Amino acid sequence: MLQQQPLDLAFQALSDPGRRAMVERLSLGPASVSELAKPLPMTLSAVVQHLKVLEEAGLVKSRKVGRVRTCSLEIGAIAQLERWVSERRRFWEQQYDQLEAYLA
Amino acid sequence: MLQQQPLDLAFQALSDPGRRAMVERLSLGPASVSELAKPLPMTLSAVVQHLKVLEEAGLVKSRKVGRVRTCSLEIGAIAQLERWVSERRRFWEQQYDQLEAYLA
DNA sequence: CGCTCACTGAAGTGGTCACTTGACTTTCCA
DNA sequence: TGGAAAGTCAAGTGACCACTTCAGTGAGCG
Repeated sequence: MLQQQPLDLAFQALSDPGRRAMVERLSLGPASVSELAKPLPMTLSAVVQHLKVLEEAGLVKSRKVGRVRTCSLEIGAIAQLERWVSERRRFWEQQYDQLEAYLA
Repeated sequence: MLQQQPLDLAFQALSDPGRRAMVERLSLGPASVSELAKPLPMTLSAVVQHLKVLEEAGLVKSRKVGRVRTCSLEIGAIAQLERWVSERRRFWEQQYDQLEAYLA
């Protein structure tokens, strides 16, 4: 409830299959923009725009050295996402267990 | 990679703070449409539309009895989401560990 | 029977999104 | 030094989204 903007941005960012593919790639290790773009059916320009979305969501960070920008995962945001999701599941299962206990 | 549509829909659905609030409410137990709508600053109509999005994403199911529709979480989709997220984190930490091992 | 409650559905509207094109900058290296 | 590589920026466009209003429908109840 507090701090919900970050989650907005993260979920939003991951709702796009292209961006999710980029995150999947980056979860295996850092990569340049062109490397990220190679498997994707879109312009480099589009990839850069997606990258910007991921960075603004805090999911990815990047540093430019020479003419190459190297991108990598920002694990904190992923962990926060994981926390929200697993919390929902936990709450749900908890009340489900209570129901079972009541029926027994 | 396989089956990515469901993830699309789920992430997309959860990118809206209103819909996330509905899921948070439902993680505490089932609720009617009006109960879901009460805390939200929008029309009942809007809430119904959000509900539809959540249902199409497989995150929520609902059943109508009499004139009341009762909604509850569909825990499978949540679990699938959790799996994707924690897998990314796992992969990342794994390669991070390899880097550390290499440096040591 | 008539009134209210709990939705349901359609239509419209302003805003946001993904993507492209094309023109540009900076870096590398032959 | 000249040109290719790697990315950057801005503008434009068609599609999609969240939300509202308004006009229903189908229980439940007094």
